[in-house]
Amino acid sequence: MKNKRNRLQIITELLRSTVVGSQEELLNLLAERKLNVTQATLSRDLKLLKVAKTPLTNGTYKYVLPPITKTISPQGTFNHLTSHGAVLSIEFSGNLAVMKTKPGYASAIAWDIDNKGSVEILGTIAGDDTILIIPREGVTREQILTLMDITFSEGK
Amino acid sequence: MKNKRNRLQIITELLRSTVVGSQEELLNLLAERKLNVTQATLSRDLKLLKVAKTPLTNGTYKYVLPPITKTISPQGTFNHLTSHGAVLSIEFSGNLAVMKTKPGYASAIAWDIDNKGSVEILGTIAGDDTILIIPREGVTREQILTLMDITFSEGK
DNA sequence: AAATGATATGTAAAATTATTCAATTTATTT
DNA sequence: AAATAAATTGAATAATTTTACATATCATTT
Repeated sequence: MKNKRNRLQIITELLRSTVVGSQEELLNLLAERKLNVTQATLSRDLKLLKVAKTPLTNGTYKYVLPPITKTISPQGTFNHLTSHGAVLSIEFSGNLAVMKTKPGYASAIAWDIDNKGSVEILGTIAGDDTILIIPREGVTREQILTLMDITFSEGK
Repeated sequence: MKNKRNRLQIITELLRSTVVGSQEELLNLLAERKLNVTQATLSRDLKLLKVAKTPLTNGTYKYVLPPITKTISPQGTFNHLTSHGAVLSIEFSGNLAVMKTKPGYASAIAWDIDNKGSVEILGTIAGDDTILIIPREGVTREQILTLMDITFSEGK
């Protein structure tokens, strides 16, 4: 039907916020939201979204969205750093963004981010290869990504 | 048998160098190397190694090792550090965990945490005696504690 | 609008993967 | 060393996931 786009969106949100261990579980979660599809469709959806099924330490499994990697922008604001592949990935949790970099690069890149002087970003905290980015309230993930000039691939 | 350790090593090497799309494929690759096991054992091995099955863009699947490969350490050095009392406490605020360590230990322990390659943890940022742990959305506090192999007396 | 081609989806079956149970080996304790 | 516990594995089965096929829906062209 025409709900596919919407359904895929809901699925990614669900997988981001919930531990889902099987397609049947996901099916039930969707059913609660009035989205009725068969498990076969979910198999196709997950394949499309490149969702991986991975074992957890507690002995169960979890479907995980692909990491938002693939940074590189031809000439972005952090141009020379990102174009050298120093930024490895950026992911979100709640209103926070966590950027992974090559070892040693974090504080340099964090400096760049800070010095963009974007109102959207309250501040950053850098370790060795990880930067915690604290966005202002109400700033969306997309805004952050745009700001970072990051073209990402999160499924399709 | 006693080949398990060795077999796990071979499996990680195979998965690193080859695109393996099913356990049966892996079974054949191992057989070529005189390692004869059943699919059931491989299922267990892959679970142990936290190998995820993920869809590729070409429509097929691939078994992928967890990020930052440490793979062969069943318990790892992390346990070692905590068992020596370097970790003093862990507390939560919102979806964040703050771990206190003995002075100077933070970055070492953060490194261990990162290199567990757990999908549950987005990243860590370490100071001198404090580590900020950013869990993936939807990950519970209990999961984090379990992951850390820590049994703290809850509150009280 | 009719025709054509591409998408989307359910059903059923095939394929794959996970687990139960029993047996065996290996390690630990007495 | 004997006894006991823990770990490893295979066979068979259960559970889960993928896919072939048929239909239906949607989009585009004529």
